[in-house]
Amino acid sequence: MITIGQLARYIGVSTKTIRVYHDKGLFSEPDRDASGYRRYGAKDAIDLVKIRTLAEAGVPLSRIKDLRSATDQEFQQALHEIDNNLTTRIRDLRATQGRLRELAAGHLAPLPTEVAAHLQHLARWGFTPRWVDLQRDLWILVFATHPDRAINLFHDQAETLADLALRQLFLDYDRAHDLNADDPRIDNLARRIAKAIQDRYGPDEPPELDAASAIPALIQDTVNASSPAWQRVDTLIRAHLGA
Amino acid sequence: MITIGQLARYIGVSTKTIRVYHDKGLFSEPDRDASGYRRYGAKDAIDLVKIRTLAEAGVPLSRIKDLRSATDQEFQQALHEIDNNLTTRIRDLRATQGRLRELAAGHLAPLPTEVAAHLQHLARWGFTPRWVDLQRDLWILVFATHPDRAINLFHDQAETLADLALRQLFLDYDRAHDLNADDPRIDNLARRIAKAIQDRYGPDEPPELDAASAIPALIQDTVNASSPAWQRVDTLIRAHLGA
DNA sequence: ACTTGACCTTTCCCTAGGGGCAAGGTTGCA
DNA sequence: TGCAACCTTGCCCCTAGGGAAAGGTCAAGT
Repeated sequence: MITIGQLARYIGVSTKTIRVYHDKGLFSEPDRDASGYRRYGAKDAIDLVKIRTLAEAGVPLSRIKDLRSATDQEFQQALHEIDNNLTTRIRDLRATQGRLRELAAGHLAPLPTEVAAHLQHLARWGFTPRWVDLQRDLWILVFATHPDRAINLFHDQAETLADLALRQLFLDYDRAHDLNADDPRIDNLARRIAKAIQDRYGPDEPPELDAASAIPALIQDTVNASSPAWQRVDTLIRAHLGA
Repeated sequence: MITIGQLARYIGVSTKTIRVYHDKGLFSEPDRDASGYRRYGAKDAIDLVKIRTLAEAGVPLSRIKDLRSATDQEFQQALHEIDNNLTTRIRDLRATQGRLRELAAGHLAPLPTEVAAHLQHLARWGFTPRWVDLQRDLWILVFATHPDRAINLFHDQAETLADLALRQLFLDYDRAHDLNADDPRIDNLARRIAKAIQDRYGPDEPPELDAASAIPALIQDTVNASSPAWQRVDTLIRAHLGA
């Protein structure tokens, strides 16, 4: 009959672990020898291997305890469930590993992949990093606040930018960032943008989030804050549309 | 700027989790609005996605905190290490899944596979389940107490049983279990076994564990306890060998 | 016979990563 | 104006053990 330390080394756990299993009642206490030491037999070793197998599979100790007194039927069904559980855990870990590698490559984004791809298109089309960053922030906030409608809104925007002429308009908007606020090209730009909006959406409102939502305004404020020229463009567009 | 609840839903964590990350200093507190609510921006969402990716990979929160102030060099190396870690975790989980399935099939044993195979041979050779169970217990104890020498001892035993005549001797031992202790066949059996032992190992000691180890005696005691006939066989063998 | 080191015993506190509740303040919508 | 759904901090609870304290025991060497 072996001691707790021998059993622990043999099975590959700590003595502490074995004592915890005794305390929690999922591994029955063996008889003690004359000096009060626990003495284990072969049956205990077999039991412990089973318990460890379940514990390593992530089964809570309390559940392992319950399983000890389950019928064979229940036990088999539980094993099946645990097996499935393990399969999804492995799949999740692999997904995490994939994301970890994206993080290593610097590509990790909290956005749907199609949005991330779109942002890369922007860079290739000649938009400045400043613009691309602004767009990323915008979409993150929109997806966070309106998960249901964000994707439609995004598709509309992506469609707009697929059109060469309209894209040029946005490129001009991007480049206007560093103009003086009183540059005559700004009024010209605002006029062209207002016309394009009306051509696309008619006299109705352009698609928006809630009328109540403060997000679009907030985004626009953030945008405007970074350049007097952009602020001027915004003001002029509203004037053209509102009139 | 979004609230903690919106950020939590968007990233897929609980608000509690976010607060814990703030408390542990791995996710910096954002500014508060007029009523004291935390208000998050797009950069925070990006940060949180990174933190979650690492946390889901099993990186301790304290390490994630340290990584925030690491150089790019260190960061990349850490990611590599975490990636390897994840790979072994996935491999371990698959091994656990394998053992789980053996458990489901009832084949789980805390013994090397060759020993498990040997035990199955025993059953096919006509040994009773009682004998096979006893052998399993014996080997479990031997492997637990003497991991280094057990395998040699086992090979010696397996070799012995591969010999048809010797195997028959053990089969007779097995069947003697239910004889009366004074059955004349018992002395005959003991004499034949003693002779076989001397033929195999000469006048020297048969291979054993430590002279100090109580295991062989303990096993033998357990064996003897289950049948007066077996106890008699043991006594007679000792007499024949000791003389 | 004595010491030494490696065991064993129990009890207690500590950890990570949150969950859940309480008691209170805020916001949005009808 | 009221109600539901937020938010705030603070507190205790959980799992699966780790580690240390304080003491008893065993085997080996001297």
